[in-house]
Amino acid sequence: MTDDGLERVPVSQSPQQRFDEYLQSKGMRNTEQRKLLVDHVFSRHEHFDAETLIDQLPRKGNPGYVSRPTVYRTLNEFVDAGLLRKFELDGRAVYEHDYGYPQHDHLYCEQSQELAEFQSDELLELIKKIAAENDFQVHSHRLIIYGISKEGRQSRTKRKRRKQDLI
Amino acid sequence: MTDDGLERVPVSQSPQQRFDEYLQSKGMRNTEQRKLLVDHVFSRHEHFDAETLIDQLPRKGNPGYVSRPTVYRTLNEFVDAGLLRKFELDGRAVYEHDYGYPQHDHLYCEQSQELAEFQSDELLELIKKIAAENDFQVHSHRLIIYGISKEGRQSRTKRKRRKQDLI
DNA sequence: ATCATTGCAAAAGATTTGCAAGGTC
DNA sequence: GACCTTGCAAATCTTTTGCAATGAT
Repeated sequence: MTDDGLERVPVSQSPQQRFDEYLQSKGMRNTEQRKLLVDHVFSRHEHFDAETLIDQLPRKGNPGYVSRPTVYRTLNEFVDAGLLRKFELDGRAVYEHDYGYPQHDHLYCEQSQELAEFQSDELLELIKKIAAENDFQVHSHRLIIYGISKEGRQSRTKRKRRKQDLI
Repeated sequence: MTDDGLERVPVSQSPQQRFDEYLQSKGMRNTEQRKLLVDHVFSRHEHFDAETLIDQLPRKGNPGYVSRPTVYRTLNEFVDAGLLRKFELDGRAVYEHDYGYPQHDHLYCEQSQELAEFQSDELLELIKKIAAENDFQVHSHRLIIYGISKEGRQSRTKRKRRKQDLI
């Protein structure tokens, strides 16, 4: 158990190594931009969206700058490579670590807009059962529980506003 | 039980009546466009997105035409009024009947892009339990199980392509 | 008559794409 | 050197918004 209460998955290679292997297998090249993005993305564990990531990277003209299209293209590769998982929240794509991190689901606080993670073996069992009952072959699932967290309930803080609040 | 295997919720008013009441309570007006959209949306039970709906409506210049902005605005009102539920799939908003229809979750076939519904009391119990464990006050939830349905497995049919396949 | 609503055009936000220039193997 | 990748600009898709004209109460 780690401080966030989720079990880590043991991994033998670093994300860099694993991405490198993926690129090889696809006949793709490992560039400065890709290395930089792997490093950046795996240096923090929070969920993020493309704009947040771009905000954290050096601005145009500075060393380490990566253009917006390259960020988007690379995020898609990360998902393909199994480094990141992607899901949708409030009309935009949100990414989180996949490689070296266990499958889990989310509690989304509508007050603070924070995503908390939880793991439930019972949920996995239930999904198996439901799938069996429906003759359905499961690839993955996504459960988000919407509501108010303890912190959200306490803080009278106005929630963060995003550029476009869709749902 | 009905043919789709889901329990109907008994309702005393028609969607029209209920929307009318909602509009009154908000000091809003009931227009031709709104009536037409309520009728159209409740004449079929399938999930739909805004573009699909617009495609089904009369084209510009024909009687019964409703402009794109009005469709979007009205769909948002339907959600507010509790007539429709809204969720996200493949980067766009998808709507389904809420009024007169029980809460349920979805099996999404990645082959045929069909959404099937299921209801599970066990899931509701489990969510309650998880929320309690995490000191979380639940408003709603959304579970989508991704995979291949029986039909998807059988049909070698190429899956429908949408303008933008995001996830 | 008042004030909400419509449709139009345009904007906005998120993401993708064509392409010439540059980088990697 | 072959060819993948980048950054730029522009396009695309979905959804929203400002505003003048129209419509509901």
